[in-house]
Amino acid sequence: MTENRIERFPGLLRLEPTVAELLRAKSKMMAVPMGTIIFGPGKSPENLLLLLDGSVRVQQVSKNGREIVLYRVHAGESCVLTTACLLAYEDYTAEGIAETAVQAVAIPRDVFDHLVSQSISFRTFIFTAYSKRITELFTVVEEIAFGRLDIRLAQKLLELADDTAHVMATHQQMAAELGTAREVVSRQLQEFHRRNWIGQSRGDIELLDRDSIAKLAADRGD
Amino acid sequence: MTENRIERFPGLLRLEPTVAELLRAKSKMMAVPMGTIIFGPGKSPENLLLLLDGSVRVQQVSKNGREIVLYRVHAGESCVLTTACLLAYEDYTAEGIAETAVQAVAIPRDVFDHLVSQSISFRTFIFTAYSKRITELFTVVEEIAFGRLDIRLAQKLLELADDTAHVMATHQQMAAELGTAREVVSRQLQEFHRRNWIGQSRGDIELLDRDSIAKLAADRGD
DNA sequence: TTCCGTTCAGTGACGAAGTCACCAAACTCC
DNA sequence: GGAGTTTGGTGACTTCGTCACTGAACGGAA
Repeated sequence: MTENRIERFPGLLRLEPTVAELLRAKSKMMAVPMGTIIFGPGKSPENLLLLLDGSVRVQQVSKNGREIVLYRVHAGESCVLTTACLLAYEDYTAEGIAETAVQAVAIPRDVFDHLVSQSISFRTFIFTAYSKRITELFTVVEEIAFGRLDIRLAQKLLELADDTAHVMATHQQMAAELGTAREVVSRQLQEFHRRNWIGQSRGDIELLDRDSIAKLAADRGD
Repeated sequence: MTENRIERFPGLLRLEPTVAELLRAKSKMMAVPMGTIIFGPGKSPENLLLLLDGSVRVQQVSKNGREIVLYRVHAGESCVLTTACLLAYEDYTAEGIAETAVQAVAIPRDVFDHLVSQSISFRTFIFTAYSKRITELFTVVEEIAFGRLDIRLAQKLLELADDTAHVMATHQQMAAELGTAREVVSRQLQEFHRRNWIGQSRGDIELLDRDSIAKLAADRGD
């Protein structure tokens, strides 16, 4: 069970043997049920998580209760915000929620620190993860500030569609994905529906015409 | 000149003596003229910068030429995005510009790596910087998505005002600060002007009634 | 000084997006 | 099957973003 865990992480493949051994010995498997709040305001985790399976949704919750999805952590990625509050700064209002059942490797604080100091490839892995998240956040900012909503909605639909071309989400949830209001999403989805791009039923959006949606999603908006 | 550089960084005060010595020996002072593009697409720096004086504006530039200010690096802070592209991920469209003349300590790539591996306090310093930036970006996202523009403008004016209560910026620049359009800023500033909160002249906004501006800025917007 | 080009700000009309209040349909749980 | 909750639909209205255009302010160059 523990043998091929690390191999799931391309960035960790070249771990120095002694370091890999330490990681194997000191980290433990975790099974997190769907819906679990992994971290949140006033709840900083003791472990850095490396996701083997499932996904974690990280979202910002504002004082007036509005939510916006910042990014997702998928299998093969690490949860850097966890690292962040793990090591340092506690004052945040974001939370991480297991969207599905999650399998993860949990690296305790002290082991994490030891790995960072001992292994150059582990350092590279961690810093790369940080870089990706930060640049990803930059594009999120840009999209929210300048992106057209119909285009962003089309992109999200493609991103969230499962292999049967269904997006299981309420309009409210889609609104949180895009940082907008439910009514706006409802109206836009109606428009897509009118064009026969999607089918709608309660909590379920079916993509009927991926090509058209993709064409809109690829629009520069200018 | 080199003696009290590190002391400017609270997070580095407890550096291990041998490590501090290394930092002193291997890092060099840099004087960057105002307006210099410190990093940008296709221009990744070889050094991690610790700012002694001045400020660096980090902004995202979109394909259609629009800009939005993401954050500023002030004296006593480090430029983590520099660290980011320094160590890893190159695919970004943000740039860092010296807003003023900048004095900085430049830590070369290899020295940075060595410091991270050798010093726990340096690690804490770096990871704390990352955490702060990331949580800061979270609030930027939230503000853009949900914040009212008049409130955000009031906040920015207070943030950018110098000691003589002047903000030396064009409406276009203020628009970039907030991720909105110039016309919107112009109209909002006119409204502030009409209330005698500010005085306006070309490229210069004078805060006449800080209290009223602060009262609006403190508004929750609900 | 005057002329000219550039930057900066003001304006009205309009479209896109967000807000508010409310209603109706669809599910859930007794 | 009825009551309560969740989800989605709708119209009126406000705020914000866009477009096209104007004129004023500034900075050289003649």
